[in-house]
Amino acid sequence: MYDAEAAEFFGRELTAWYRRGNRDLPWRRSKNPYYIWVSEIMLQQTRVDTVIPYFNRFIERFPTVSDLAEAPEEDVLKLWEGLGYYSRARNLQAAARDVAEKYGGTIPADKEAVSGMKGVGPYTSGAILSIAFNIPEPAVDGNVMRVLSRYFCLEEDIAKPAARVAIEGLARKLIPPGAAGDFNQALMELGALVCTPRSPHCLPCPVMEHCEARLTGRQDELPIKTKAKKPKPQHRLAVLIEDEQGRVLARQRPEQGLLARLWELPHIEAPYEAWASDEEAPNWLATTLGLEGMNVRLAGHLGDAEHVFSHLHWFVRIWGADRVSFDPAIRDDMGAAAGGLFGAEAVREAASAYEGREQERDGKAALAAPLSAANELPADYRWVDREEFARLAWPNLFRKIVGEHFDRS
DNA sequence: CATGCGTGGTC
DNA sequence: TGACCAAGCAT
Repeated sequence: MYDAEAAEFFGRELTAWYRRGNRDLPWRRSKNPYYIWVSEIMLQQTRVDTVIPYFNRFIERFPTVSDLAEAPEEDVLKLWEGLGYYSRARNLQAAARDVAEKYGGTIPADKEAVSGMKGVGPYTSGAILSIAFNIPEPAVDGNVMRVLSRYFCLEEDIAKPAARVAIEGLARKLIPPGAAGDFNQALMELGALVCTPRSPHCLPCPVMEHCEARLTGRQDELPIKTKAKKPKPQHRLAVLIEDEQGRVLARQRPEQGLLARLWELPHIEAPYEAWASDEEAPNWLATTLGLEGMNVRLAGHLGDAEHVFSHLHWFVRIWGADRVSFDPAIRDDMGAAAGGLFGAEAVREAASAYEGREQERDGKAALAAPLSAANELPADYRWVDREEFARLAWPNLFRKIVGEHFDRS
């Protein structure tokens, strides 16, 4: 597999190929470590064409590490809206605050320091060190694993973490002296434009003459990669309710987990049978929200939406409501439970506190609490008008649903 | 090591 | 048209 002559040829020819011509990308116009860093975070699991406009807006709004460090979190999330993997944005800002504090806003040309930044793993660390500072560190992403699997006919399953570690060792040996940045980018450029996942373009490839896969006709069989699992179906019932001023009731998601800190319509998971039945759905929805202290009067099925995440497939049915109130006792329980608890755990905690008191009080009295729009809202809930809707960060699913609602009204 | 974590493009 | 894919990281 590994051949010293083929390895030397690879580094030399690939770097030369890259230097002869490469894509003009916004983050390639300087070696500003901050630009390289931001671009590499955005490029994690995300296509170049998607990232370009996000990168330009982000740098315009936050030109330096300090600007990012000092910004309100909601501004950062708004600029990240639609890009996905939102913890990247929050980690990026947390790291910017660290860099501002510890290093005066300058990213150090130091492996330990860069590797220690939030959201920076082995790939991104190598990318920043090599591209911004030309430090000879490998930067092994999916492109690099694919290219090297083919060039050296590696048969390791690149879906497994161990494969990345092994290929990193190989990639480190391939870096031509003094050319780490260009070589690492050349590898990724080749993977993106020539040595593509399906039907690689071998004829124009600058290193085809020593490519082991090409020489043995196996370029279409490599790399070996086990298939990902299908997203798990989940049925959800959401509530769309507006107040007298046409504002929509929204809530902010918790700090951790899926779509952390983004805004959404109140919604809950339901078994398919309840979800699908126009008789059962309102009961399920009202009861479940009631356990969270939100009492609603449902008024009809408004429409459906579907959204696929990496690991979940949401089927969302939107129900209109005309009355809403919040149970103050529950709200207080939520606040108490939130001391040290988050998300679903806090809800369970509040729900059990609620159930305990419900028994003391005889049954379902609390669920039949008076409906009124004049109640105080829990901390994470808000009535949102058109302007605030535009200012807050929403996952695509709810941005579409609420956006279409405002377009109609 | 496996799983959770978004979205849009492509065939 | 559903499955696969894209410059991964945290836990």
